[in-house]
Amino acid sequence: MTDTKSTGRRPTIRDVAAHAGVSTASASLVLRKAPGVSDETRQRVEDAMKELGYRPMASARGMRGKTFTLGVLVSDIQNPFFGMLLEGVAAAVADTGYEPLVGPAGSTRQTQSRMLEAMRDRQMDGLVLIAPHLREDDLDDVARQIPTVAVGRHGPAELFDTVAGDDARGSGLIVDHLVERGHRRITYVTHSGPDPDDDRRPEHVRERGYVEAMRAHGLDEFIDVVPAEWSLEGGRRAGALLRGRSEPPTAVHAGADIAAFGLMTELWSGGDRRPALVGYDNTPTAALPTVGLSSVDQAGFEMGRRAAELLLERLDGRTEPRHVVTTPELVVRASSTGPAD
Amino acid sequence: MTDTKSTGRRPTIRDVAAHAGVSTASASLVLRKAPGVSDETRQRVEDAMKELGYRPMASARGMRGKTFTLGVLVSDIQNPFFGMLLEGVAAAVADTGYEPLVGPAGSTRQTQSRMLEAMRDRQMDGLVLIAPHLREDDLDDVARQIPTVAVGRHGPAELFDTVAGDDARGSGLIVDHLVERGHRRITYVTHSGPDPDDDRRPEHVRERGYVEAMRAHGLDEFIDVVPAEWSLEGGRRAGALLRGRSEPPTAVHAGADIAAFGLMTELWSGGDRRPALVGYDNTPTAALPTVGLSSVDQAGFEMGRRAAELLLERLDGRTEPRHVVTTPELVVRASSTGPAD
DNA sequence: ACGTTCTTCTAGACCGTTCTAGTGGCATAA
DNA sequence: TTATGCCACTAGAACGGTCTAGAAGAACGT
Repeated sequence: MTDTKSTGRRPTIRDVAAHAGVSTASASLVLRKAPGVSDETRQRVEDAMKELGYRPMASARGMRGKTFTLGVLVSDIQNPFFGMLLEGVAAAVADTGYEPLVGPAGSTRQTQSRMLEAMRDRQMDGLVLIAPHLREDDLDDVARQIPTVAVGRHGPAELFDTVAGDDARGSGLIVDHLVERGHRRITYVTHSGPDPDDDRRPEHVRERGYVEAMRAHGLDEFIDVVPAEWSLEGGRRAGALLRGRSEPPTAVHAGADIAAFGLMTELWSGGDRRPALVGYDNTPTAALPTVGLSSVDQAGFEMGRRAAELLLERLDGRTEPRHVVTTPELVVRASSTGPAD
Repeated sequence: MTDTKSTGRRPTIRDVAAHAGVSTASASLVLRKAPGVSDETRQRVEDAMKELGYRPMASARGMRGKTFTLGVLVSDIQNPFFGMLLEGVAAAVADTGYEPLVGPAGSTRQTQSRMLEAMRDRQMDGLVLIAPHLREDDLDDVARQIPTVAVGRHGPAELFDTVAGDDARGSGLIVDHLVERGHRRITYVTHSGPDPDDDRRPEHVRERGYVEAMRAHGLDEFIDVVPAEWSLEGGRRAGALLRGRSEPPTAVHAGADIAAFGLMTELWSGGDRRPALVGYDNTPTAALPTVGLSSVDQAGFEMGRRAAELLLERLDGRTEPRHVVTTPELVVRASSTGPAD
């Protein structure tokens, strides 16, 4: 610490350059690990950075170059499946120099758009959109400007990548299983979000899978789709509705674990574990011994990791879209193995 | 759309100024809602902004002014209690012009420091730190530069605000309840994080409350503290350890719901709901009818909202610290009302 | 008429980076 | 010798805002 002018303010790249006896341009080259710097100069600059405790200011970098920030747009932090996805994203991004920041966007199209704009305003280098409630146009629009990966949204898309489970198949697994256990009156609870017509959203793909599987088993007449938000409260409401029926279903494909828990609260409160319930996502709660909720596992961590990897590839220059589809697996537990009537 | 030069690039404040026929300085004043602009000029500029679809670039603002971004540092997105806190924060911040972004920081001191630095680099205007694994020095250090509120960390502190539940009292409620139900061998599972000596962290305050309550009941000889990470896996490990004992406890104060679930997985797998379990945080899962975990409710949503409000006050100029302590309530469910031996 | 004060507005520096368009030096080729 | 190419390096503009210092004009008192 000989010539370090230790003023209170944060050191800038100019301080580093002066300390190392080079131009700011050279210091910038070193900072960006760009070619065109001799080993000796590089070393001197790196030493200076360390000595001064220099840290680049993201705002300033964002003005011309990159911010090294990735935005992860998520509707509902409460949903544990999203938590698993996030862990995967975080794991893949660790030590790449990029920093993931999560934007809680709510589950209306308006709040999601606002968060998306906020991320754009903040010059994020890349985006991971988790089950976004956004129109295809808006997605294309943002993807034209920022490398984007959508998770839980089905492809194909020209301008961004997607990572999604094979939801039709997942629904098929559930129906097959329930039919095998002797059920016929099987209801599917779909997510009633702001996109009732967007056939790329998981709830609709799951619905198609459900309908097809029911038909394949000759159960056309029992096809029954109930709309309810995929949340604890939504599940509860759907449960109340089903319970009020004269002929309630003997089994329910809840669409998501979180909805299954709500259904459970309402339908199983008497102590009787009926109707049979199957969730989707295989969250940790489903696996608790006292819960024992059958559920479709779609490896949230892996999906998150894969999504982040795709994004990093895009940041590296890839432009042709890629669409990853993962294969779901049914995990059978006590919630669907009781008597069928 | 008469004279709008609709080039492809994003409009800047200069475009707005030109369109409105004023200087960029005036446009900036309008943007910041600063005084010193006539109503007429303000109107013209606002119209121009709307017409051009202008959105300020956060990076550029960050260079001299503010970024209007708040950082929420959180260790474990998976923990549903944190999710509840986040909802509270998001609710309080909505429509203030600030945007909350969540940084998943992991649960080691190193990863948390890195995330904190990342937030500093990004010129965040304010920080909410949720149960941070950071040294008091580091906290003071950052709080000197950025308005900061710590949640789940006990005060007093000179330089930042805190919001915390009265954890000693919460532990007392649990012990009182269990003793009343006839238990004497009551174990407390503490969080074995990277801060074994930091007596302001909740796990230590809960431990003190536990020890004091046990003493008050004359149960000194049964005081038993088991360290385990407050996570599903940590709880599981603690459960395995307790089960291996010759004289296992008849009741466990798990410290946190998420740990209680892990304990449950390991200890209740036989179907027998023993030992009695009590969690902390009253997460939605605890309330499921099949789970029925007794738990201390500390109103996560309210805590998050309160924290964000304090932060907004600080951003508004307050500098003297405030420390909010909320009163916990015990919610008794089936997990702690079985027979006591 | 003049000075003072207040309000509104503006030119231009500034923030900390990146990037463009060079400069200068050295090695090699003709 | 000069021309050519390459490499390491740099001055200074540029990015899109904010902010300082000061100008211009209006209102008022003397």
